[in-house]
Amino acid sequence: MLQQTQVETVIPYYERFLSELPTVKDLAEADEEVLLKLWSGLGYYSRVRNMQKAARQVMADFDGQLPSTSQSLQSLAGIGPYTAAAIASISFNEVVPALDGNMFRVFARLLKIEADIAQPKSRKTFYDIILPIVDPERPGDFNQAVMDLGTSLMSTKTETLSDSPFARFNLSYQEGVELTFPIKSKKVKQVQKFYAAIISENDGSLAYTQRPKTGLLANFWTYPLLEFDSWDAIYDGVSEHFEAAKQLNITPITHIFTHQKWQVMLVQVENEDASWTYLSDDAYETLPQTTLQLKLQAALRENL
DNA sequence: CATGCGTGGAC
DNA sequence: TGTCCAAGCAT
Repeated sequence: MLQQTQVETVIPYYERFLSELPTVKDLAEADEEVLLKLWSGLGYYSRVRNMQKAARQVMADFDGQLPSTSQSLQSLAGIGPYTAAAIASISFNEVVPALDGNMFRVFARLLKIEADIAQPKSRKTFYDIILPIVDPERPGDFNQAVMDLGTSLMSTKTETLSDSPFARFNLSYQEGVELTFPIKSKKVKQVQKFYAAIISENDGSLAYTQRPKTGLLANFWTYPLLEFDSWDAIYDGVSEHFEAAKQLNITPITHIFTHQKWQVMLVQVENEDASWTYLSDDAYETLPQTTLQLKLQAALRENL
């Protein structure tokens, strides 16, 4: 849950998840719908699918016991170098650095490490430098302490104070270039996309389609979404394809993903389509939903 | 290796 | 408003 997600956001999800599925066996045997309900709104949904895969691996290949080395942990789905090192150091006292965004930042600043952390090969550079620094007696505490340092005194926008105990060890601070570390190259900018979300009602039920089983929001149900080239093209487009198309929102419903920015128009139509599935409100409520779909649903209620 | 994958917080 | 980033990983 903590992969690319802040601790404060995770806590309520974590508590609910563990109270519903307290053991590895429970997780391994759970229905996907139950899993996604517990994860709904947290994002990066492949994480929970991978976690169940990992639980099944643990039951089948490790006799129900989590493997205890960072190397063997990485054979589990969804557990990469960071998570494996975190588990191994905290739970099994393996002397290994848990290289997350915080640790990259803290050591890049302290030691003026100029490797670009956006490049995968930089992981080895940091690993080789930090490994001999990890406290061999308390590697788990060392890792958690560095992460705590990274979220407090050395967060992205925090500069070291002159009376900080770290000031005289912090090479980048000593030279006044602290906030230029870590070095991180730019990512590509996000793509704009325009959709009509089709509202088609039949006998109290609304139309939905299931998203493809791979890719963005895999397998989730949404109102049928039709893509257009621009915001202006949507209304003309749906008017050609549907009867009595009625635009429900004037301003776009905006939803931002990591690499995409969506503008969505709700369009009520009289048509039905064989490819759509009509679900009653009761049936819809049992399904896990994404934040995008919940946003569209809220906008629909406001505009009807 | 580069890219895709969600959502919310902070500024 | 836009921008960056968060206890990263799979492909």
